[in-house]
Amino acid sequence: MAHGLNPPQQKAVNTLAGPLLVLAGAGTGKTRVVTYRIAKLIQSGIRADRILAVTFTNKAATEMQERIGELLGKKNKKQPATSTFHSHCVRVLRRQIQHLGYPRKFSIYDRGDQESLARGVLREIRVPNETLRPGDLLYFIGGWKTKCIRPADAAAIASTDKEHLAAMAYRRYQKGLKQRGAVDFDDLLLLTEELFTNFDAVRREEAALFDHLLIDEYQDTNGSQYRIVKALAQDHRNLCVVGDDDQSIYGWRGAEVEHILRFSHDWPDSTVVWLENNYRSTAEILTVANRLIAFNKKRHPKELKAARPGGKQPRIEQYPNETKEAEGVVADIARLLRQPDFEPNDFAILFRTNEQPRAFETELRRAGLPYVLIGGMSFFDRKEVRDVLAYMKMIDSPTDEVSLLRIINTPPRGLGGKSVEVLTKEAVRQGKPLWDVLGQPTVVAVLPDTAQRACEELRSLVDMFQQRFKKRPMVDAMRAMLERVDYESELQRLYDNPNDREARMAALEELANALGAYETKAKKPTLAGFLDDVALGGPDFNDEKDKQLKRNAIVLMTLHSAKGLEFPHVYMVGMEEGLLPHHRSVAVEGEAIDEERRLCYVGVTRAQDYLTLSMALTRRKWGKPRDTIPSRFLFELIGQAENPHAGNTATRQRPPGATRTQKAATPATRPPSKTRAATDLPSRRRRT
DNA sequence: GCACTGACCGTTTTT
DNA sequence: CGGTCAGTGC
Repeated sequence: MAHGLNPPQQKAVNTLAGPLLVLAGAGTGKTRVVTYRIAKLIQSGIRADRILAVTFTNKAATEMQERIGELLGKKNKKQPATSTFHSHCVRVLRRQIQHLGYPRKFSIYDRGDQESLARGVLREIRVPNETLRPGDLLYFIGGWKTKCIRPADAAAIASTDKEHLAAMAYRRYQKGLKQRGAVDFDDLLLLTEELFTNFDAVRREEAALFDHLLIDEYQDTNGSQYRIVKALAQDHRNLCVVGDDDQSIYGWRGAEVEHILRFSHDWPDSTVVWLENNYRSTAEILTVANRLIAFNKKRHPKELKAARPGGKQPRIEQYPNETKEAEGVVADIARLLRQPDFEPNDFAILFRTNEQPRAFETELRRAGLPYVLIGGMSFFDRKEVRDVLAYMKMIDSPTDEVSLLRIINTPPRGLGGKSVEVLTKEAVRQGKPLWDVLGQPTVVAVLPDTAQRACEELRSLVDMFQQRFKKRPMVDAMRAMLERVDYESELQRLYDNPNDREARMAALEELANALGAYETKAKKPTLAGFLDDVALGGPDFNDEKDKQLKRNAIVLMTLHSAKGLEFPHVYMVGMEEGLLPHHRSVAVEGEAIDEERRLCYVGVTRAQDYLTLSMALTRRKWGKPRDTIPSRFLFELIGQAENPHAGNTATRQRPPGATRTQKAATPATRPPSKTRAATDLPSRRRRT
């Protein structure tokens, strides 16, 4: 095997023992190296199930699994464990969480669950809604958690009134989670870390499950992940991390580039391999990419070398407004698609924020071109899906009242706010879960007749379906459950438009499919297991996403979700100050801009053959059109900005001939004028 | 208990 | 502009 690997790649594949840092630039065959390395480990006699490979997304995990399967052939029965940090932590916690005083059977709260809990907490400490809303609270808590700040410490660092309030609520929130036997997304990492720090025996037990640990996208590890990696690898020291500091784009989630920058310091005996030969993009595209990223100060100075010389020069297009931008881009794609050389899925439209794709969707629909919008509102965020999932969660653990409260009167069964209030008060008084109170005849007797019957109905529903979900296939149980609560009538009641109803029923059908897919794939399928997968955006969800990506359609997605992908044609739209770089990053000064630049770099390096950057001269915001300023990155990547860090690189001398010639070719294009140097750009920055 | 209406406001990016 | 939410009327 290992055909066609260049020397540094071979070195990365063959260095099997000890710490190894692979600094792999964009498009340098990183994934390939990782999979080959794992295959090599297995061939050299390491048992596959003693290898743990951690990827950034579930999708990457599945893909890696498949590639390794291809490399090793069918005969290899045992598979290496590939999962994301979060999924791996779930596995650890499912085995060990009782050490932290949580019930063994805990549930994972998604965003909606968190919101309900937050709302409850705020009501409890009687915070008026306009002072601190559930969303604000979660925003604060999220911020603290990504920085590993515990409730007790949050109070100390809080400065504003709002923060103090939030810190107080944070303590309650965390207590609430524990009481309900629930963990939120951040807890998966935080609790695992806590487990490893406080219980060394547990740490050793978990670390001993594997002899080799590989971490992909290491530049995006945050503090907890960093320490979890250490905890797992410190005994065997067979740690291989792969990443590119220039593609670190998750700083806002607590990721620190420093982790990858100081790897050799943490593991002094480590081997370092640099991969700089880019096989993805043409030389023209890489020139632009290299020139741009050279503006960042804190980085391993490396330069992508093109394996594919020449190519078409990247274009910059300017449009009068965002509608025209969408029209222009779509017209361009439509034109190219009329040629036989290209397929819809050769094209990607990349943008910074989730409000941007709307205009493009309308245009694409009008042009009758197939497209997929990746991300955005998740399938699992749809009301009907959330409702049905709430039923399943309640059946799985009735004592966790968040789900119970969601569907307690959905569809309406005469158990309205008043009755629920009575029940909740009673539950609080007794210090028991709401669920228990629903079954207490003396309590229920106070309620109106319909409410009484509703309580009975809920109790018997859960009793019945707890049994039915133990039988296979679970899909049958799910359908029976929908029948029983007559959810279809609820949809008819709520939505007059038949299309709407149909779409919503279809969503439920899709959920059933996901459940079915889970059942066939999982070793021992359980309702709880399915719900875990759903919470983690697990494989069943990814199948859908994957299918979408394979659907031969134009792909619309954010720059963040584009990480790791490649397309022959890339359109980066909305290249304006305030959007890329985003105004929130502009406002904080310093390193935030560097991350925006990396984001831009990620976008540019997705392109294999053609790259088109575009901007709108005015853009509507909240109904009003406003003038825009070209993104400073445009000046930087065409070489019209002073580079303070240019130093040894060749970024400076080349004039932006690329865009010049292009200007003549496309009259609509006006590259940012020289008179407005990038250094002047921030002058219009809004300070509020 | 539920639907409708108008005031309000403006979450960057996601596992 | 468009989504959310509290308040109002049935």
